[in-house]
Amino acid sequence: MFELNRDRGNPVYLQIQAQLERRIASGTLAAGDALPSVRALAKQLRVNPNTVVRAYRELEFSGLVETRHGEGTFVTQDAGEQMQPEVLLAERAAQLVNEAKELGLTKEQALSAVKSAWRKSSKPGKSGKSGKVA
Amino acid sequence: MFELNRDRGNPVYLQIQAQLERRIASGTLAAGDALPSVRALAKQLRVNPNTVVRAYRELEFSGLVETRHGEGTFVTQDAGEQMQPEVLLAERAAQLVNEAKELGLTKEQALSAVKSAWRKSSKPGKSGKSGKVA
DNA sequence: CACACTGTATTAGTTGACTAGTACAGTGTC
DNA sequence: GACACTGTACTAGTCAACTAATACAGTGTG
Repeated sequence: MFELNRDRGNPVYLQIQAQLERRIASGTLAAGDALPSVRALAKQLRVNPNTVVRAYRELEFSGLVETRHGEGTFVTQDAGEQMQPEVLLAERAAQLVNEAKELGLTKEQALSAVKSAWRKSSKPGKSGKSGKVA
Repeated sequence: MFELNRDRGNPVYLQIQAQLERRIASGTLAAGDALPSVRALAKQLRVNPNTVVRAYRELEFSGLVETRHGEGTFVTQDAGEQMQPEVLLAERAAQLVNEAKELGLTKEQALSAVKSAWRKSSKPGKSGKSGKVA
C-alpha cells in the first residue's frame, strides 16, 4: 500500500505525509476516518513510530487531521475542502503573484507568463542551455 | 555594501549569491564586469574565501558568471538577459502550470487562480484559519 | 484495576550541509 | 624567475535534520 524510498534527501516522514495527503485528496480517507495507529503504520513500514508521529504532526499542523490522545488520529471535517485542486493551486498562484509584484510586473504580464508556460509545456520544446534543477 | 545575517537557516553563501544576482539584475554588474576576487570579498565580509567560492560556483552553474583560473570571475554576456523579470517569472509560471496539470486542471482554471490571487493580494483580506508557513 | 490499545516525551546516534584553515595552482608584470 | 595577484583542492569542525530506542501517559472494555 505504502511505498517508501529510504534515500537520503527525501525524508521518510515527508513521504508518509504526502501519501496520506493523496488519500485524503482522493477521498480514500474521508472526514472522520481514523488513520492507522502510529504503531501499526510504523510496523508495516518497518519504521520507528516516532517517524509516523512526525508525519501526523505535519498533517495536523496543516489542519488535515486531528489527534486525540489515547484514541487515535482522525481526518478533520474540512480536510476534503482543503485538498480541492483549486485550493492547492491557489497557494502556487499566490507565490507567483507575490514574485511578479516584487519584480514590478503587471497582472497582464503575469497572466501572459502562465499562458506562455502552458504553451511550452504542451509541446516538448527545446529549452535554452542549462538551468537550475532546484 | 553587502549585508549578511549569520543566523542558521540562511547560509551565507546563498546570501552572497542573492546579492550578486540583484546587482546583475539591476545592471550594477554588467556583462564582462569582474566580480570582486574571492579573497577580497571574503575579507570584506569576514568570511572564509571558500564561502565566497561557493557562491560564485552557484552563479556559474546558472550561467550568470564565468571564472577564469588565475584571472578572476566575470559576468557573462547573457546574464542580463537571464535576469529579465519576465524570464524570472517564467520559472514560477512553469511550476504553476506543472502543478495545475498534475491536478487535472484546465488552462482557464490556472489563469483564474492567478487572477484571484492577484485580487486577494491587493486587498489585505482576511484569510481562513491557519496554513503552512512553508 | 488489568489489559490492550491509542498518542506523547525524552534521549541518543548518524549523517550531510555549511564554514573555516591551509596548501596548491594558474596568470600577468617586472 | 620573483612577486602579487587570481581561482582551486583537501581536510576538518560544528550543528541541525532525521531516525530510532525506550519509557511515559490517556482511553475504553472486561
